[in-house]
Amino acid sequence: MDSGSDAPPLTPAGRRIVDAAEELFYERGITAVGVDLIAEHSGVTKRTLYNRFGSKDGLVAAYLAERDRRWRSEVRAAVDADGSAEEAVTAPFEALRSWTSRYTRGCAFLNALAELPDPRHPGHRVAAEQKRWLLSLFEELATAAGCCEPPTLATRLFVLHEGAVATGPLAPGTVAAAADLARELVRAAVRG
Amino acid sequence: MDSGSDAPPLTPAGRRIVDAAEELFYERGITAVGVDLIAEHSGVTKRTLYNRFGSKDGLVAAYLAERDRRWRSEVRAAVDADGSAEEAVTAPFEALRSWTSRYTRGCAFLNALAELPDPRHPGHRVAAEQKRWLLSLFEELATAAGCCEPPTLATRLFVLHEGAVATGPLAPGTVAAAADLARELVRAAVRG
DNA sequence: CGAGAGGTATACAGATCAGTATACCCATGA
DNA sequence: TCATGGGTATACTGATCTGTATACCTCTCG
Repeated sequence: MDSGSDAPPLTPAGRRIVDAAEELFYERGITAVGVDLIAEHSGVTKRTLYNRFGSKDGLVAAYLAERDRRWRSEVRAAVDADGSAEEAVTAPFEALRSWTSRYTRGCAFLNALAELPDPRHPGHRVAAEQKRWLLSLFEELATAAGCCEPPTLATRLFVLHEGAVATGPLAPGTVAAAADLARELVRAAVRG
Repeated sequence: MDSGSDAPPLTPAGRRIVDAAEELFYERGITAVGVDLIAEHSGVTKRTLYNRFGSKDGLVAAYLAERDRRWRSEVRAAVDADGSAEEAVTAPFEALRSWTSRYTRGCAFLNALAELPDPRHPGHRVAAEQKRWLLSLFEELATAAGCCEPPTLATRLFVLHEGAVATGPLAPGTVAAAADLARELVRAAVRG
């Protein structure tokens, strides 16, 4: 459930490996990047890579888990920032704005799900769990803000969020459009 | 621009190759599927595959172009079906419902963009063009229906559509939720 | 002091990758 | 009749893939 505290502490070499994996897997794709390339970019021996992560699949899962951990901490910071309970519901869209300005290759988790069809793949599990977490977060926030029909509103916000992150690289203004519409929906759900 | 009429007529073997490619690329991922596997599944020699499509990249582009052609014809049929101009704006969401019931691995074009980062890749071009076409279709339909602020509405519908197709495999009810919200938006934009 | 953990260096196995070479078969149509 | 296009069959190249084997180094901590 909690993505962050149960993470095993990384050795210095392990840290560099995950950093290189984040860069390369995200920019070029998971299947297209080999472990040799990651070892080279992190200044590490392939032997060390396998000692730390066991397999490429293990490294993929570690890459996604690390990214999820960082993303959740930004979302939590936005949600916990000063503001009304109503503003908190759309806080993930604020976090999304700075997030998408840094990453121009779309959502690492949707991209990973596109490449890892097998639900048993450890990376698939991490990515799917990230989506489930966001959906339930919207529902919690909608309930806390006293919105009517929290499950319906949460699903709508979830679809908007994922649509924004998926289309961000494809057309200008999609992230802002999703955030605007999300705020309108929450406002109406609080009033109504 | 038009995806369908300029398609070169396929030989019988070429037809079987594209069919096998559609199945395998979509279900398992583009990078993960080799040309040998596609040749085997289509009962064709690798030599024939290369005679027809030149390279794996060419086959990937042909696979996506073929899928785009079929998808657009379904969307056009839904848009041109009997109904008001207002209903036509959300017709793509009707087409999406039957489309997503057949395909449980999300959007083939978003998935392709996840795997093909290079904008010069012919497959990347086809996928990006599919998204641009949908966005401009929404804008045309919104204008024709007399909605206020067609560009804003079109971007919102586009985000909703892509969010639905991306999250369809992840949570139940996202496609219906997007369609419902889309109809509400169009109704408000026509009235207002 | 000595064991273990973290890491380097290099070489290798076995499979699979995209793409090519060579030679042949067969139907259609000029 | 014969050239051409579509296709088969098989073998191959050279690169790259994940993962392992062997041997050594160095620091820390008990």
